[in-house]
Amino acid sequence: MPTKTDRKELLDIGQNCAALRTRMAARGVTRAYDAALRPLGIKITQFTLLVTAKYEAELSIGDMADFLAMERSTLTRNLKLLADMGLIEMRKGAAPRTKVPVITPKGDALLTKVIPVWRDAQARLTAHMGKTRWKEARDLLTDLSLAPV
Amino acid sequence: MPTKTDRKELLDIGQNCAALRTRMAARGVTRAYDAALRPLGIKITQFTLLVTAKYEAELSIGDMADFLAMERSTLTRNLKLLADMGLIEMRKGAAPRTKVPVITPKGDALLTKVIPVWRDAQARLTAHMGKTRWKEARDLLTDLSLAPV
DNA sequence: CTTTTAAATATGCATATACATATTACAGGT
DNA sequence: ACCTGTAATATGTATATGCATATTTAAAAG
Repeated sequence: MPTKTDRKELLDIGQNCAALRTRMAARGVTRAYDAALRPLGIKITQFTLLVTAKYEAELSIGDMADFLAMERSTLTRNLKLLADMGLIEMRKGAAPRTKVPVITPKGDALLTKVIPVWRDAQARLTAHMGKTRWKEARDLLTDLSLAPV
Repeated sequence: MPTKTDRKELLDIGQNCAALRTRMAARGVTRAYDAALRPLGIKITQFTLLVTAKYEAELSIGDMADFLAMERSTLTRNLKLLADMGLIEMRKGAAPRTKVPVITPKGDALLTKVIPVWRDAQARLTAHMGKTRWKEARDLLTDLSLAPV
């Protein structure tokens, strides 16, 4: 049975652990966006990769992984799924040994359909948070993603 | 090739997508805590379950899943890993058909060792964020985890 | 007391994530 | 041109996550 000190400590962890809180947030937010995107057959994680491939064109897998604060190996596999779906194509990059994801016409067509749905989901989220608080949250999240190891 | 309007839109998504930003934060923060806990052979996700099992005693799997904003099936499996490690034990709950995770002496002993390491990691994180900003972030993260579906 | 029903948990399938290690592909030396 | 070392990507293994569906369990109906 936990002592009073124990309880205080354990409560502190439950309330303040940054990993728990950020993961809970990621779960909740991801569920909301995935639910909105489900009819289109794409997940929010895949959508963001597609957008990144189009916007940050010519980024190699490694650079894109850094850009997204993601492991290279994770990105390699996630991109493979998109390639299997025909939404992107892996091409040789300018730098030696690099590979660069390039959005395909099919990927582009899907993107066009998904963007308005994303916008709705994003609007619901910002409405839930309040515009000002969402902007605050966005900046704080950026700092959190840069947590020192 | 994206038009100027496209670029603006794509940039907006990359900068503001709540799912992307929360997931990036979760990845970064999780990496930091996992690195700190690695020598102890436990991950931050497992640690938080252990703490919850001890602090929020007598919660059934379902109630604990709600408490953590997590799918029941996810929690079932994550708890099974802890049970396999001998850190918790699944017992019959008071309510019909429920099961309740209970921390074992082994789990309790590990918890005692891990807590100071968690505290270090948490201190590094709050130092990185600044105390006030971390408190703001914590509250905003809570709201994010309640995103409407 | 048996059957039915509903609630709770478990399982099948799929994606996301990361670390450790293997493979591959070039640049630069010989 | 060939070898070699290194940088970039890929693969092995393991956990985390969620949806859809199956199984289990016990209450409630008969």
